[in-house]
Amino acid sequence: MKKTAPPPSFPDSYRSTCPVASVLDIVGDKWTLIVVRDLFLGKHRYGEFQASPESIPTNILAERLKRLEAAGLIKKEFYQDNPPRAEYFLTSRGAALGPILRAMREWGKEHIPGVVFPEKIAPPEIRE
Amino acid sequence: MKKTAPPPSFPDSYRSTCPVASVLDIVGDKWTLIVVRDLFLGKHRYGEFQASPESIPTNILAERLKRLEAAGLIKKEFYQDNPPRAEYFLTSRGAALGPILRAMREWGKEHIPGVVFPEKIAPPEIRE
DNA sequence: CCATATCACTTGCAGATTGCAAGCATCAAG
DNA sequence: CTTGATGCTTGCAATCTGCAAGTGATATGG
Repeated sequence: MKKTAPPPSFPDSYRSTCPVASVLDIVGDKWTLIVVRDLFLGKHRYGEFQASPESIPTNILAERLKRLEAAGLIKKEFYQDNPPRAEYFLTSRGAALGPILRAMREWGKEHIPGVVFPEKIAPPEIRE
Repeated sequence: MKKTAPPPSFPDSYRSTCPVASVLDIVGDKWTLIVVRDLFLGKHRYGEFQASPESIPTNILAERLKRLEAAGLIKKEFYQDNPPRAEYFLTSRGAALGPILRAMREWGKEHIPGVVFPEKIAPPEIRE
């Protein structure tokens, strides 16, 4: 039986054994959680991520999708071969980031005037 | 006379009106939340932040402390004049980041093998 | 005194990362 | 045959990071 993600180990991949620091080593940058947010908003395709209001640069998007897949947080599924076209889905490991995003959403709502709540937050479709 | 936090406004300071994206515009990098974590762990002085196991570069630390203060998340308090020596404290706005750190800690605990939970998590000392 | 040390930074600079723009492969439509 | 869309990759300038060294200001040991 195939495991979802071979999790990296210390001390190679992480700065310290602190859980917070280690999470930041995986998703602690300007763009990664934006992509994860989009997945929670029901987006699955490259073009949908690109169309988000933050305008992620295309090379950054491609690289982050690879890293998220390598980290076992998302799964890439081809829905046609020629030309190759894929959709991206959260794994259960990736979907477990939900509480982090919710906490950020709450903080933003309470402490940044002018932010707008997205209406559509469906429970994410998960693929292992 | 300086107010605690004149919150910045759209569209200058933020990529979009999404609360998650806006939070990431403030704390979405490799180091900022490490400093905030240290404040939650009861650290208050420059040397204490530097001594953390992640070994933050000193110029980065100085810059992040300035940014956190500018964002109204921490308060700098001098406890002597010559030479000038200060301690840093979370504001209530900064302390409200607690749920985000807790969610990260939980995710790390569940999904990254080998991370170690810090024992000492006191309710933070808040200064406005 | 004077040398050495410490603390909280600042400065210089090489190297890594980011982001804009353009290119590329594949197929579809007109 | 030309134009367009999609999902990327590549080139490169500008920005950011991080290591090392420097800078006051004071304290300490000999």
